[in-house]
Amino acid sequence: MRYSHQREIIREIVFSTNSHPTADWIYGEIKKSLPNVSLGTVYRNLKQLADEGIIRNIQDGPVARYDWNIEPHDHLKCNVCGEMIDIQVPNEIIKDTVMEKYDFEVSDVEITLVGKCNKHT
Amino acid sequence: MRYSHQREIIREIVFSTNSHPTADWIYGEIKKSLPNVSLGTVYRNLKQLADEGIIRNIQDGPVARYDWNIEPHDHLKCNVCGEMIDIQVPNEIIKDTVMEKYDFEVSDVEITLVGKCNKHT
DNA sequence: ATAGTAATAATAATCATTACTAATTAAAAA
DNA sequence: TTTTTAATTAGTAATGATTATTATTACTAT
Repeated sequence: MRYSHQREIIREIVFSTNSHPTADWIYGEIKKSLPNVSLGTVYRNLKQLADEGIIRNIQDGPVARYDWNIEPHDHLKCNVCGEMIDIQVPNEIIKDTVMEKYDFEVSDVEITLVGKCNKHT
Repeated sequence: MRYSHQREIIREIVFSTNSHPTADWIYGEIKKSLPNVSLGTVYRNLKQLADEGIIRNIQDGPVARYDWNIEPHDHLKCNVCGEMIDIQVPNEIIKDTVMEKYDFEVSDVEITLVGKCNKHT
């Protein structure tokens, strides 16, 4: 992956916030310094950065968000303001524990384990 | 919610499979008996059935899937064939445990707790 | 300096989903 | 039973997020 100015700025933007930004938000930010960037460039570079393991892709319902924190961690998603809060889920996922520890009224826990099923050796 | 023939068939289709079907797949199925149904009708009714708690909505990346099983449970998602397999995550989420119990090579665990953060009383 | 190739801007295309509208229909009221 | 009503529908247009295309531009190794 050779150097590109656009990608470098995109990386810096992702690293500058804890807000788990979307491609669209990042597009708005980068246009402040590079008004001619294309939204496609933002998407392409976010994908490349995620593929390289430099940033992390997190799926928030139907939209993709990005996170500079590539350590394994989970999220609380507020269904009022939409904010995503980083958490470390302990060995026991206990709704009640999360509720008091993070002062968060859990209404739904979504757990998806992604990998390869036994049909593929 | 008054009776509708279309909604009843949509409900039956969801209840007839363990494949966590998408709106589009259900649309293909219902057209076999009602060739004139509209895709919008499928979406609207799936939403109503989910709102009523008759079926469950599960988000699979950017697409919505539906499940007749409304009991709290989780899923294994195969990133080769895309299949979603029902599981009961035990009190301890241990990748290793899931791996041997379900013979599934876990590469990523996605946990999202949805609810209301402390900014909203 | 230049050839080769990756990256870009601009734009069109795609895919899932929602919104709109006039016509139809289930169910309640007369 | 007929009339009234409001929910539901088919058809279609619109939206929002993302990916693909294409001609042009810009890194970088030689």
